[in-house]
Amino acid sequence: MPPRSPTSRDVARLASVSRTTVSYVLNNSDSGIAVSPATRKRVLDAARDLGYHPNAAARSLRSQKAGVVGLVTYASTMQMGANAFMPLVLDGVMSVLGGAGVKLIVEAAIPGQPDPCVGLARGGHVDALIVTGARPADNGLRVLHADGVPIVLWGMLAGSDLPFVDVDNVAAARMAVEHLLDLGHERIACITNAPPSNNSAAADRLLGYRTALESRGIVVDEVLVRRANYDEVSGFEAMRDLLAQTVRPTGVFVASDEVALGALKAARVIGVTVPDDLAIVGFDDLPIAPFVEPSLTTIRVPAREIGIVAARMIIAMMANGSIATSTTLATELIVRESSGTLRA
Amino acid sequence: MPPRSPTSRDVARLASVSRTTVSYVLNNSDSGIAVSPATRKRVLDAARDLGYHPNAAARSLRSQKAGVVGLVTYASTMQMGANAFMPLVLDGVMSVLGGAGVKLIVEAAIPGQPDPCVGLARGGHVDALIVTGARPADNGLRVLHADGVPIVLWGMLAGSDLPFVDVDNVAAARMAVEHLLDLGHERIACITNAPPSNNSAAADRLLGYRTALESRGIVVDEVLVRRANYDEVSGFEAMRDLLAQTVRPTGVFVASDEVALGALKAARVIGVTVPDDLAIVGFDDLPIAPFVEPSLTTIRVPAREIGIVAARMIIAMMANGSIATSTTLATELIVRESSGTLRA
DNA sequence: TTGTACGCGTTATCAT
DNA sequence: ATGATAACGCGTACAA
Repeated sequence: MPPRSPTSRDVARLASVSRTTVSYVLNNSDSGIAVSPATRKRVLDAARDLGYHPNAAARSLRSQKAGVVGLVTYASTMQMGANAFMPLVLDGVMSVLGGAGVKLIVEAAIPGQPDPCVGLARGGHVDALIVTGARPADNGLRVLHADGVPIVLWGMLAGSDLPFVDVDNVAAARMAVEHLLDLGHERIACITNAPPSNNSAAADRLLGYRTALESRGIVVDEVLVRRANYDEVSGFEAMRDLLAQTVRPTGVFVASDEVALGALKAARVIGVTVPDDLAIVGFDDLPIAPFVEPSLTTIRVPAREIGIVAARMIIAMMANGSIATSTTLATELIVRESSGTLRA
Repeated sequence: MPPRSPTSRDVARLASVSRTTVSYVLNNSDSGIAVSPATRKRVLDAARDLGYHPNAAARSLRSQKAGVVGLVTYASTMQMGANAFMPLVLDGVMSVLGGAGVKLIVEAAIPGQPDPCVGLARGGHVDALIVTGARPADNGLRVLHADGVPIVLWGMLAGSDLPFVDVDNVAAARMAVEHLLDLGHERIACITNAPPSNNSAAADRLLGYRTALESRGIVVDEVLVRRANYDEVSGFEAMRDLLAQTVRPTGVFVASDEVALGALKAARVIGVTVPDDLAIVGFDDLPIAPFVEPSLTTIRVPAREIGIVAARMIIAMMANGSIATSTTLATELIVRESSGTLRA
């Protein structure tokens, strides 16, 4: 059995003061109450010598604050290991939270199981939540929000007034497709991700695709719109099906880089050369994008910054009790080889 | 202000019973004490109607258990977003912990800052720790272990008796290099990762490389041993330098797939064809490995299973109070295109 | 079968 | 400037 960690009582005993004084010295350092420097030093030394760490449970029980933020992923496709994007966000979140001395509990929602956010918040495990992949049907979030639990969404929740951080997916997708249009392509396909009933990001990217084409007076051929499932395999299959069409597209907008990698492979296997026979634009600008063959033209999404901003918003909400204003981060078209040059 | 979450007192009131009864019904369901079915139902209904969730802090304070495991990464190169491997492990950990109703706190050690493991464990934030990238110098772990805190390492800690889960990096690397030898290569280079003072995985992979060559009577040419830094860019640079040699290698063992992707790019840029001019074997078998061009021959490391096993070991240790026995997971050589065929 | 009372470690209030 | 005391919400030994 572990020798129980020292308590403030132990520190008090060693420093020959009361627990109250220990508490003052350790927390209220800048409060109105003064403590004699000698006493202060004795307490500090005692705490250090004992390796004292205040008990989280007791502190939390007393203060009614957990000092912990929850990061919850809903859609399985958004989960930690499922795609290469999420970890970058997590990294950003951790850097901000760590700096603020706030802990991070990570949890994944499992379909059919009780909403983890509710348990986390109601049980006092966390003071606030960063949520991604939530669907409108998850009204647990609404209730928590109504009750004043600070919540920040990564990605918008359709028809919700929860504060979020996101990119303008419609505009970004439009930018990607317009790049292809500007290169002279007219028959442009789209591989977007299958929305888990309604992932607004996937839907918005598709919308951006449609908007771009329509703004140039091109009618969208629905046979050119395909669904993938966030990974390479599904991208491979989508592209394979696309290239089985009698009239092949000359350009493809793929709504995520990992899927694009699978698509690239399919083209290669089929004998379609990228970018000469087929121009491809991805989405995300993952670290691998510059290194795949051919290097991937894509939309840069500031993944780590998304995490940073979300965490900052949450920290602010916890401090102020206010509701942060939603943030839309900028994307950027990164032109590399896969989109090729001006079409003859 | 949030309307405070309901307490067991509220449940008791609504069900017209005492708090004790509520506690019995909710926790001790299978205890010796019996509760009348009618009462039980009243309590359950009341809890459900109120959306009651036991307060984590109070429960933890009382039980002296946090119900939380900490996942701590030390080396920055091992951090969540830094490479594509860690998220897969995290995913495995989460799946096991979630099923056991145990929460997960994720934290990254920052050089120069106090060891997060100590604060996490001593402060009672967590009951146990899963640790990766720890260096022998971090003796906080030793002390915690000596005090009976359940700890599992992912990757071995040199000269430590902490239980770990890992793969046999020496054997795996040897297998990779022997594959190249079997294909008829003799001048084989190695790009391993720069150990953060002492990452045993990196060192072991290098050792496996040396062992393989020496077992065939080949003297290692130190000019063929290069260091990368876990990412594509460093892999690119390492390969570029390698190919600047007067006598180029015909095969390269790269100690991680992401680095291999960078190396692949460098070869392409320089005009060296893989696998015809240069055979490459990677390590990890990331999801992207089959999709890069050419598809990557590599060592499969069961990333998700590493997480699963580590979590299971931790759960067992928390339950038994025992010390789990270390686990070494199997690797496998996955032959794809990048290593080419038998050399003329 | 159910209720009463205590303590887990902290911090805040109130005396001294 | 410092110390005694109460309360946070829960679980359980004990009494009824």
